Amino acid sequence: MKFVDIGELSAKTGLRPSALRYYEEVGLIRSVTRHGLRRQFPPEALLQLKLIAMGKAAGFTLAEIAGMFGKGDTKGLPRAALHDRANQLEAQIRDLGLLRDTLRHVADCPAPSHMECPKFRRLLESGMRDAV
Amino acid sequence: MKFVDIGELSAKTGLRPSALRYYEEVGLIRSVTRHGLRRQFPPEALLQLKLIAMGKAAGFTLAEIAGMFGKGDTKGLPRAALHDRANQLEAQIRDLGLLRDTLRHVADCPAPSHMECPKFRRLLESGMRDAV
DNA sequence: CTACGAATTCAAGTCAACTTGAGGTCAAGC
DNA sequence: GCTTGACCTCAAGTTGACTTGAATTCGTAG
Repeated sequence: MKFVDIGELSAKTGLRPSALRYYEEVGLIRSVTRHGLRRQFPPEALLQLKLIAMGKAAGFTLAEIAGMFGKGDTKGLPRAALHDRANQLEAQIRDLGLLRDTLRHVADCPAPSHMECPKFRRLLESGMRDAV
Repeated sequence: MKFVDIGELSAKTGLRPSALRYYEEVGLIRSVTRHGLRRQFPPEALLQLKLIAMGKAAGFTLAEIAGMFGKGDTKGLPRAALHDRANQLEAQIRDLGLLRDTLRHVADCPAPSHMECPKFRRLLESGMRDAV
């Protein structure tokens, strides 16, 4: 069996068949043939779906993900744009680290109201310089 | 002037007045009075909005953010849940690091198609064990 | 050969997070 | 006192990412 049935792909990825059809509709993945009515995907669709999952986890829209990896070949890849993305990710990672610290602080701080706690205020002030 | 006009808050945060009204509607912030028709917010609304921005950057929904910080006081805070969140954040941070590396690799790799590059495949395999 | 289960299409629905538009109101400046 | 600009309310629209439902079509097991 060269190809992966949509049901199999669904089972392996946890994505519903409807979501896979939707991804195909918007051009993120491609089915190569049918078995009866059923879409058959090339094996690398699994890898592509991992990539898509990563992109989603990073907060990118499907359109953005398509823009990064959509074509499947590296001809005409916007390499500078990808490096920009990577840099943005780095900033995002820093912010998330700050949020993580803030959450931990909030969970542990005994002050009656967050806003009264100087440590908390410092945490807030220290981050998100650009975002807000 | 004890209070912050909605226009001022909008200017300082970059959020549109309509967004601020929406946040108030769903209980994320509270206006304390009016000047004519205009909502006046307490100064700590600015801090709260920073917090909200951080939460959004972390991929939380407004409802989730309200659940974490909504009340404004620390009575009955779900501390264990906050620690869970912090741990989830840590996992997300790792994933983002991986995506960053993947993007950088894609930007620099000379292979004609990502899927043919063993390094790329390794990057994919190495991450998102749970997500996909 | 028939029944079953899983997929199919297509249109419409859903949810979050806002935005937009119409029609109205105010306080401040001239 | 009138204009202006920024806000007000409320309903409806928008976008992204899917899901749901109805009616239909297959391949496979019995």
